[in-house]
Amino acid sequence: MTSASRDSPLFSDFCRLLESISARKGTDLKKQRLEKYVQEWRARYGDFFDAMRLLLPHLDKERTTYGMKEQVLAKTYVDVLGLGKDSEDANYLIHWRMPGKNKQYQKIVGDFASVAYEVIASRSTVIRGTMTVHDVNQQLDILSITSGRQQQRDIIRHFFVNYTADEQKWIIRVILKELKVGMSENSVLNVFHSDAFNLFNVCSSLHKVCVDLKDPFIRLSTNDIAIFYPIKPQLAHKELPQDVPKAMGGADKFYIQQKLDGERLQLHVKDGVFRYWSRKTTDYTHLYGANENEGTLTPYIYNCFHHKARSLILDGEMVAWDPIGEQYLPFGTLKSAALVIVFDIVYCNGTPIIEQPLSERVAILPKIITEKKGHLEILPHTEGSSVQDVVDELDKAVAARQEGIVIKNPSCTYAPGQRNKDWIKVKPDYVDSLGDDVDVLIIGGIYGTGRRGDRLSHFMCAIKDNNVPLGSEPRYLSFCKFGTGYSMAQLAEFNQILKDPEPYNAQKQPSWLVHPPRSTEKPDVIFRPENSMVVQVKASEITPTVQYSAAYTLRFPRFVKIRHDKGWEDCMTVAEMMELRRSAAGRLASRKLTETDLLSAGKKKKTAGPRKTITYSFLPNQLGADSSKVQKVSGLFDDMNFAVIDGDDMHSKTDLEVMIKSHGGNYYQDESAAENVRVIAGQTKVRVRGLINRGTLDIIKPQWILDCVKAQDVVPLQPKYMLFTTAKTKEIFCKTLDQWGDSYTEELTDAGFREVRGSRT
DNA sequence: GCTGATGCGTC
DNA sequence: GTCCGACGACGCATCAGC
DNA sequence: GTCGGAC
Repeated sequence: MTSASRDSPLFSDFCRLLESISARKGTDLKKQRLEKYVQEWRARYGDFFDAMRLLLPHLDKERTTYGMKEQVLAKTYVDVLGLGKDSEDANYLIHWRMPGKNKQYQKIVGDFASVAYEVIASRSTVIRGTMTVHDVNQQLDILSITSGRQQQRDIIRHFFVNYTADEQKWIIRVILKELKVGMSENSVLNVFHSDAFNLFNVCSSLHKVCVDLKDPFIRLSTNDIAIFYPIKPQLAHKELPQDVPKAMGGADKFYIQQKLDGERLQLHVKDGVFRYWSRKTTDYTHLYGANENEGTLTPYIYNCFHHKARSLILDGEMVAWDPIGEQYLPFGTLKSAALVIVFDIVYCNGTPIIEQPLSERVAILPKIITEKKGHLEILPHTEGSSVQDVVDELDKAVAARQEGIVIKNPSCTYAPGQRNKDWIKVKPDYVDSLGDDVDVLIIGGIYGTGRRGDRLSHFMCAIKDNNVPLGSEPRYLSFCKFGTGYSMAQLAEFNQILKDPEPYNAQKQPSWLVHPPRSTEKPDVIFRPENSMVVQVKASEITPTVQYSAAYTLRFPRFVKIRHDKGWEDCMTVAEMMELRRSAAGRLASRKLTETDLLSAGKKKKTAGPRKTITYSFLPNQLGADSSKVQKVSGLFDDMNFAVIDGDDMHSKTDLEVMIKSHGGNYYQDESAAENVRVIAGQTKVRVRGLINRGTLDIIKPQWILDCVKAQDVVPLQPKYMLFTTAKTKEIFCKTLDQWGDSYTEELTDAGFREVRGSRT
């Protein structure tokens, strides 16, 4: 380790390592290859930092950002290579996701580094790599502190002149902070040293890890937390409500808290010096303030800590607080009204206390913190022990329009960077029947990247605007995109069903589509409604936006299924969307959990394979159940008309339609398709809500059909059969109230939750 | 100084 | 079970070009 | 954040 340690290995050898790791299948083989490299490095060179920061570029906090992603890199390379603006290769670089941009390299699409390699290779004169790993890092250091396209261009030119095309491919991946060799932080750190991962979780510094663990035989305490080194926060595991007690591993009681809808925040305090870090350990001290005179938070809270607590590391959530309205503001509002809500402590008076049980840690909080409303608060918890307790708390959270709940094991230690089952998050949208999904029309597609390259992989969707001049065609307003939730088979189906893609031009939009011309969301292609389809999309919330013409969009959207049963003109309307948003203050969950919710959710988890559902046994062209083969068994419903919007847990829409037909009734997909249509629905979903809003039609539960069939008679309507009752029908019920006892009044009071705004209990 | 394009980090 | 990549919307920062 | 799929 004398003079040799100042040298640095050839970067070309490092690239060979990456190629080789990339080519190997399976983590073990990849690890073996890397291990060999690490050993050689340890034998000949200094600490591993120069290599580590290239292996895990996204974790390299020592270098600031490059301000270069595919778009900027493409333009810079076009410049450096002197390509004509409209040349084939320039287009290939700029439109690296678009298939068919270059005949020669047609097969490589959607991976920018590979696309760039092709273009560079045909022009590069560098045959052999002579630069070292250290040289590369030096250039990247310069690149990270440059500002302006000109300086960036100079560095890229340096790379072009001094490195082979292959080397540049890997440099580009490092700049993009995505190596894509199938090996990420966990494995890489583990190969380097068995304590590396643990150390990184409590210091968040690759440099410190490489220096402190330079010697492979040195061992560290797992408890090596130090003040002013950010730790990686503990995360919560996702569960369904009924699985919580089991997942807790038999703890006889647990803590239940509100899931705060803000940003994770870690606060370090020592001797009047404050530092703040985010979930991914980005330093936010400049925002919140390093001392009592600076920032948007520290001046308010610097004297909230007990004088005997000389050093502290606290874990909590930053939320926005409106001091005038005295309420929490929605997620995403300005950080200027900062309120930090603390829920854990990991370090106190020079000592890490992560080994102490949660119950003891949180007991410390009120002893050392004086709460200050709107600036610094402690998150309260309740105690629970059963599924029912979880359900009750989740119901409360839904009623209060909160995101969900977090359940914690009181005896657990604090596990930095871990997502284990000591902390569990439960959200209403995890429960199938609790969320209101929306049916939207696909109107555009965007080409994918990486594994999803060379095909459309995410899709822009719209809702229908009926509010157009009399006689004109409806318009479709852009509303959201989705790019997850589907299987690879379903993705193939999309690409097959969607026909005749047309290029999108923001300046020249078709008459049927409205999309803000200046929106930064631009589809690569668009589809006419008649060439498209309706899909069911799940989300957590409807939120305002300027990016889509519907003026609202979805938070956390994901594909659920293709609505084969719906025609393209049959998607959600603007009015329905607005009603849905209004009904639960934007949240897409507003119901209470029931026994059947829990049962069906549990059952679904066990039954693998295609769910033979009831709601899915539709025909491809879908106008309802196929009744041509249904045998008539009675004249019970002769001359009666029905529209079955939805079934219930026990009986699908199709089942009910078949039942109606077999007893002589007619059914329609549209309640206005015939006279005196009886509307049947088991759940209050989007379309039903729209009807309720109109208030002109009674909505009858499926049970009524069943009871009629059972009695072989058209039984009179009663309050218990009603999902919604019109004023007219209510009058009739009131007159016959004696007959039905109190049940009617009960139904009314149980009808739904009232809106609760900005409350936290 | 304004606007659009692009990147970065949060959820 | 865990990890990983490919995706969603947002607010805010920065830079180019007018 | 969400999700599917590989391991």
